[in-house]
Amino acid sequence: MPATTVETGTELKSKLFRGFSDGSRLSILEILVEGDATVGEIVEQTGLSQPNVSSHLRCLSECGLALSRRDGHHIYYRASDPRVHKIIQLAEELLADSAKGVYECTRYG
Amino acid sequence: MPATTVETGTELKSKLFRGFSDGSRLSILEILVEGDATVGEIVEQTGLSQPNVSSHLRCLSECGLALSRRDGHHIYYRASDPRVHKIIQLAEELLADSAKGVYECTRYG
DNA sequence: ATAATATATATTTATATATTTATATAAACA
DNA sequence: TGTTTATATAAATATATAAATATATATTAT
Repeated sequence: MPATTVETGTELKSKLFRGFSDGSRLSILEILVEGDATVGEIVEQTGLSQPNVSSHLRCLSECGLALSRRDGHHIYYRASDPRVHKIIQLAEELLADSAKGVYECTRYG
Repeated sequence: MPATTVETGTELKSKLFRGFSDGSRLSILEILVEGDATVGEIVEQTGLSQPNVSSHLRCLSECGLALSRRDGHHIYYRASDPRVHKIIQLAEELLADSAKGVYECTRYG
């Protein structure tokens, strides 16, 4: 899509969902919905490289899914809104019920 | 990720979110949560090509986000679960509130 | 059987994205 | 001020994915 295109609500929503649609980003979000965490803690808990985590956090922040504050050496990130958690929980429920087939999905992953 | 890797819950969830994370697929889902629709109707309403719609519908079906039934020449698709609608609505709310910045997100789209 | 309609699949091409590696910035403290 | 610690950015690479094009399948009716 060219930069000049006016994005519709649907396009913006789909963009928002991309925050959740990558395994690395979602594992970060799942940490953030439980409470604050520093980049280092996220690196430790996820096993992802520091620059990779940093890059995903930037993405999540720009999209408004995460917020940050600095405290000395550390920068603490957190989920921006309780609805981030709700969305993840609904996906969990769907997965347990109707969406079991996602495991076999051939289009991606 | 190699095919042999055992996927974690987080990976499966992120995969589920990919159903929502593409503009074309989300516009299809938004039609399906309003009620049944044939492939032809979806093509007409979205302006996407028939093979493209078909391909996305397969993706959505395999992941368990959509169901289908044949009636003569036509195949009717529908959202598999009311939670599909709920997830979209929560994203809408987030977009209206905390996630306004998604518009400027530079990582994708 | 054959034709018409509706939908699905395969292949290719273009593009988007995640990850790695290397380097830079920012804050705290000796 | 120089050094350490924490985090961010840039560039390069590898991979994943969407969409276009062409073709195939399935259902119904003639």
